[in-house]
Amino acid sequence: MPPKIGKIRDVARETGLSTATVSRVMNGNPKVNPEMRATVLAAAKKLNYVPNPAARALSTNRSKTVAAIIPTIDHSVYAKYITAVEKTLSARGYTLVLAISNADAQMECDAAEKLIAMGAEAFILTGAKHSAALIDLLDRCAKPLVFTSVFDDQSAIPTIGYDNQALAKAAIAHLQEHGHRDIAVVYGSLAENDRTVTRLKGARMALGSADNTLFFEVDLSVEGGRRAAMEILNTDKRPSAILCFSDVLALGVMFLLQSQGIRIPLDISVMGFDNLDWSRQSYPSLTTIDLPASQMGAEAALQIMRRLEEDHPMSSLDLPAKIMRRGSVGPVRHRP
Amino acid sequence: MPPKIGKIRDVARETGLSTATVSRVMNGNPKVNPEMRATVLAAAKKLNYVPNPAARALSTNRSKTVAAIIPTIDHSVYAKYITAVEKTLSARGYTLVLAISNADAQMECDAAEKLIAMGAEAFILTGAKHSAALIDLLDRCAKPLVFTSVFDDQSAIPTIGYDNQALAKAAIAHLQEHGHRDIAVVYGSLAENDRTVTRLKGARMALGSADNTLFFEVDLSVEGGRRAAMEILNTDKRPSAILCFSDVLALGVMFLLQSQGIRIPLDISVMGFDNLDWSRQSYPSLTTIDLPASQMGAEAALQIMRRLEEDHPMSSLDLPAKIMRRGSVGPVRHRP
DNA sequence: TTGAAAGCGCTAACAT
DNA sequence: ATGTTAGCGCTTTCAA
Repeated sequence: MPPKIGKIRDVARETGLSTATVSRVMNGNPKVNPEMRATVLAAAKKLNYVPNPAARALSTNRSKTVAAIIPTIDHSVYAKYITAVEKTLSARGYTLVLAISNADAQMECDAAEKLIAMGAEAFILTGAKHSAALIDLLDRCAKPLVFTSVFDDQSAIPTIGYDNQALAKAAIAHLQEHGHRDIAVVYGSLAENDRTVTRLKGARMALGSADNTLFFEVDLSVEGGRRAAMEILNTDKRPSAILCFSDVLALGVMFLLQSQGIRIPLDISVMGFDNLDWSRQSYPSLTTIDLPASQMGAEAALQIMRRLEEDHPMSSLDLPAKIMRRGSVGPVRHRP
Repeated sequence: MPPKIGKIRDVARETGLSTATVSRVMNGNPKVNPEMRATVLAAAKKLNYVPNPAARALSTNRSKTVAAIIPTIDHSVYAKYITAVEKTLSARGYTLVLAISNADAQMECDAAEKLIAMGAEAFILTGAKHSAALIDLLDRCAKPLVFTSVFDDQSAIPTIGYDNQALAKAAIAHLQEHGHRDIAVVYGSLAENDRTVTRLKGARMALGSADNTLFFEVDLSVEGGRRAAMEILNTDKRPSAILCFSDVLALGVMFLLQSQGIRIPLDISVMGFDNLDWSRQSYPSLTTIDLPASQMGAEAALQIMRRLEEDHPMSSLDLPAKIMRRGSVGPVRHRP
């Protein structure tokens, strides 16, 4: 039995009104007689009428669909931010279509092409580094575009996020305040992630010419963190603090240190980046940087919608992040 | 400057062919002369032509869009499975639209309504327990539907997942093999999650009438795990093993035990469920149950597409999960 | 305030 | 193998 889905004409016939009026009602046009409106709504209910989105999109040339491309979903930071994007969009009748690029520029570009072909009206990309081909494509198609997870005044494309360089500096400063001079910095693949590059730059600036800093580039995973920590323990001059550019890495570092009986922060301090759900509950609780993921997602969605609806220009936004001072960073202990 | 996006007619005019032929080429219809095909493709490239998805959807009455509703994305299990769904769908030209229900039946139903209005052709829902209104709605609209994360022979709706009850039994059996008789079971909200209910039932069956089992219902979070572990430590007769129905909970349990100087598995064994990325790397490495999340997502997507395209009937699928024997479960230690 | 009617861009008979 | 053409369901001038 076909579910008998009503069309606009059925509603028009049922109410004795024209399809134009029905359309007006369905679109909340203020200049329809309230009585007619009620009649139409009743008939719509009765006939199980829901406007066909394809027909509407074809007619208006608007799909109310926005695309977001993220490197991976396997990462609570992205998950949080995407959740916020979805919530904000759907509250206003928009749909989010998601693509996952695996941090690969080519895949990202292919995904964008598909998303355009699927009718996406605007794009939210993660980070500020993308293939010229992609930017060019979006530009030629006149698709509004925002970058998230970064804030960059200079960027021609609006950036909604945080200042990764400043945050990394602040993180180093936080460790230095605790007396740490021998610091190891652990991060995921630089090639895949421009935020990491920017953070590294910030850390280098804050460290000045101190060449007793160790840098470890590993897989962005708990396993990567473990590996880095293993290497760190094998160096001659063991650092007194480890700064990780992701809580995920910090978790791996902590696991390994614990497995070796090394006390945190007594023997080594550990600091993360992201403030994932569990980082407050870890043992010891992880000192980290809280990123405004939800706010970022909501803002990006909001700006895109305003851009789409009122042609409101988008603008970069520097959202506040802050150091969560917790138990994994302590004063340096002077060894005899 | 408007980016001058070509229509099918422009391509037809440019090539001197009809729109029908252009359409055929764009849809890979085999019966077009290869030369014509090449000509059309070239013109399409030149004129920047991409078929308008709304027009196509209107014409074919197919949106090539499938909807998935998940409780939350903040959880690697769902993330993994959704990633697989997205990958599988997009490989065949389908789009995934995602909604997040926060494990709330009402929100889930509202989301589904919106997704229908947006043109979703089929639905993937998590778990087997959903509001009658939702099932009814999807039924009336004749939207193909699959449940994932569960396998249930008896279900009228196809289920693609694993046998939660059997897995929980296996988990208890695994602990019993190590001599554990006093076991605590920790899980998230029963009201929000039917998989948890099923697992609990399995555990109860495996435990038989042993009434020395402790049950703890907490928030499904690391913090929840911590809380449960705190309570467990405060009971008179401390269990020798803790089974958590999620690795997330197990992580919280481990954090708390460690903070109290309790050795795992020497003093207490801990077992999880899910096999998240980090659980192998934890200290000690977490014994858990590996769920076939990716395979599940891919299968669900595949079945839906076959159903949509060839009207192939969908069928339930019991995917293999297995116990990952690692370091957090050890033999019971007999106390004097 | 309401109605009539012309498309929006594409697909799919049907005809050739 | 290719062309003609009638819609798909809705929005939106333009008239009334």
